[in-house]
Amino acid sequence: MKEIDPKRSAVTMVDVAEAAGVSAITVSRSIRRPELVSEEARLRVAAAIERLGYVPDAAASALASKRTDVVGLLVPSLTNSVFSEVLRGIYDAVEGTPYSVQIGNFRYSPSGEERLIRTFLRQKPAGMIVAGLDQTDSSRAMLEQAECRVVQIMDQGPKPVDLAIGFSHRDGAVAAVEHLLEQGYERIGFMGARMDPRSQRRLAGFTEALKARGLFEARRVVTTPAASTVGLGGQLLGDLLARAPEVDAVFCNNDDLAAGALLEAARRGIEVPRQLGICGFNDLEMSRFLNPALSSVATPRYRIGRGALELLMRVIDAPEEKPEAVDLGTEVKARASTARRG
Amino acid sequence: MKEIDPKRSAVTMVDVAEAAGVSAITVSRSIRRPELVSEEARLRVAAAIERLGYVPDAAASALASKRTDVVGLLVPSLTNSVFSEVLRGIYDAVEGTPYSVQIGNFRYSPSGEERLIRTFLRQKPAGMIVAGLDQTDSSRAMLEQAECRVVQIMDQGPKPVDLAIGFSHRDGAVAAVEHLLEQGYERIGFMGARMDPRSQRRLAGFTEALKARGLFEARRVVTTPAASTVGLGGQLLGDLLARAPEVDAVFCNNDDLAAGALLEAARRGIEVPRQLGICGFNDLEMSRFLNPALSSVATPRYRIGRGALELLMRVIDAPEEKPEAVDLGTEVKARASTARRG
DNA sequence: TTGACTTATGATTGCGCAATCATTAACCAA
DNA sequence: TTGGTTAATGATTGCGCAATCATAAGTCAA
Repeated sequence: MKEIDPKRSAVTMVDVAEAAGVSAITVSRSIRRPELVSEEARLRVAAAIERLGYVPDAAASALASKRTDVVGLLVPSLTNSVFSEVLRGIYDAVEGTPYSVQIGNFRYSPSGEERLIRTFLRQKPAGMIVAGLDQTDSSRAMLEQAECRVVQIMDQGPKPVDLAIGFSHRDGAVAAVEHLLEQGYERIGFMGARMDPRSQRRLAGFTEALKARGLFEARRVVTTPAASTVGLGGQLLGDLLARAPEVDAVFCNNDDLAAGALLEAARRGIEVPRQLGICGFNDLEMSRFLNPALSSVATPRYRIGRGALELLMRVIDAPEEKPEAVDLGTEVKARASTARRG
Repeated sequence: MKEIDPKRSAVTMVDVAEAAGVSAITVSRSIRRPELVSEEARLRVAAAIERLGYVPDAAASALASKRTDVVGLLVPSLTNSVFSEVLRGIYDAVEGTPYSVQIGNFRYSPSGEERLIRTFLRQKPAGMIVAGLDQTDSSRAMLEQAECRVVQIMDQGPKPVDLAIGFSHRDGAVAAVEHLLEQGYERIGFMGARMDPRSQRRLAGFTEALKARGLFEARRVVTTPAASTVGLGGQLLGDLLARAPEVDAVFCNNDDLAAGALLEAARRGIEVPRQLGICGFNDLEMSRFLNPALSSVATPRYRIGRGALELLMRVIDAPEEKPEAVDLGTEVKARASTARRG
């Protein structure tokens, strides 16, 4: 194994050029645009690079070319296990590519998002991945004018800034309601926390699906701006039962709330799924280990992350290409917590 | 709100300098070393920066100074929910600082780790955070000679490269065994997967604690090099029971395996905790929602991440300082899955 | 007063690369 | 031959900043 001291004053392109008997710019070209260099020169350069352990200086490259290999990623939360799956997909996709990822967490703050967008764009990123379709006007304007390609993830809707990959929160909620109806539940409630734009769309889907059947009751909807936690789920179930004791099922905005509702139901001696059906959203890993196992709407988080980066890399090389928004869909995982029939 | 087009050819230090009526280098200094600049000049510069929306060019800065504000983070896995907590701690700590984090995933491959260390060090990072104390000799040599401070996280042991923050895996395992003994279990088995160095130390602690009481039986230890999953936990419990049907408790290398063991026990009609006690390691969020709730050794993952970055930032400004390795300890969370007494 | 020292500021230079334009050689069609 | 074309290579330049050294003004002790 060749030992290369990473501290030693760096091997530069000029060193490689001398060793290969070519000029520095030929070295540069044979790395970035090998098709412009003769086979013979390319091989000599490759050998010299290998021999000297040359690693290009990213800062110098960025300064000279006014572009970087950094992909900016903006998420509203890192606490949320939803985004850790997305992250995993992105990092799996970035592995082995020249790109690197920089994460910005805007903590569900639109002004924080604006600030981060501004900061990231100044670094001339190779691309941006941002969560959601609902940026502020000024954020959206910055993204539209950005010199890099932009992928909006996690959602599905008209007029993305550029590229989009996600799923329809509305459709997921509709599918959940339909599943509950199939199981014979009719007085269905909704529990939601945070209520960011995607949660709002889930509520909209819920409302729509029930209204279409004349089963919607506004008092069966409880929401709070607080962040979702398991504990809050228990509390919200309490609120819901106080306001609408007749509910026979509840669609929870996410699995944390649903887990809390499940535990609270057990505490109150409410039988799940017989007396109360509980359905979550996202299908976190833990959900199928709950007792009873939690039904939930599975969301393609890993595939969104992976797909977003792959999409980005594809269009970086094909600037004129503008693929359709990708809808990866959702899937209702029917488990014991809603198994009233069959 | 001031609208600044992030695309427009960048506002440079020279522009700020002109606007403030000083030279460019004074602008540079009033950002990096404000104590060297008179109050008056500093205020004028600050006003000009604000007015022009100046953002320094990171690439140019890196090129000129041969250093960056990037902290390199090397983890063996992103799949593992263990590291997502660490990540969260790190990102919480980095927020609002000038530093940014770059993640490298070496997938439990020592040679992959070596490659990543070499690549990262070439970027002249402000610091490095690496998982574990057990790098290869050549990785260790590179880290020791690095021009930046290095924090090794997740473990506890003699002679860290530089700084260290983590906990003793051995002690955690010993505590788990003692908990099981207290609950009256005596024929305790061990299930482990992956068996990276930290898992090895847990096994060592397990072995030691039982040997000290004359209760160790080698055939009660089952391990596999495969990666931990819930499914594998069920399989390993089967193997263990086949080899050592007398076991009355099992200490699992992590909570995924323990969850699998719990489910497999239910499938086989083995009563937990009466017939079989099950204790995990890490105390993932899901563990307390399992049925019966899983006892586990809680590890301070978030605090490690947060602490690592804080430690790093502290010593970056005080190059001579070399704090002791930090041991954040572990805590046995005794729950239903081991509650044979009390 | 002198010189030594401190504080505040500036001029110059170069970091390592890629953009741009220039040059050379080889080849072909007319 | 001539001019036109393409392929391969190189020379020069500057990206925006910080390191280095230089300078100017102010302070103080002897």
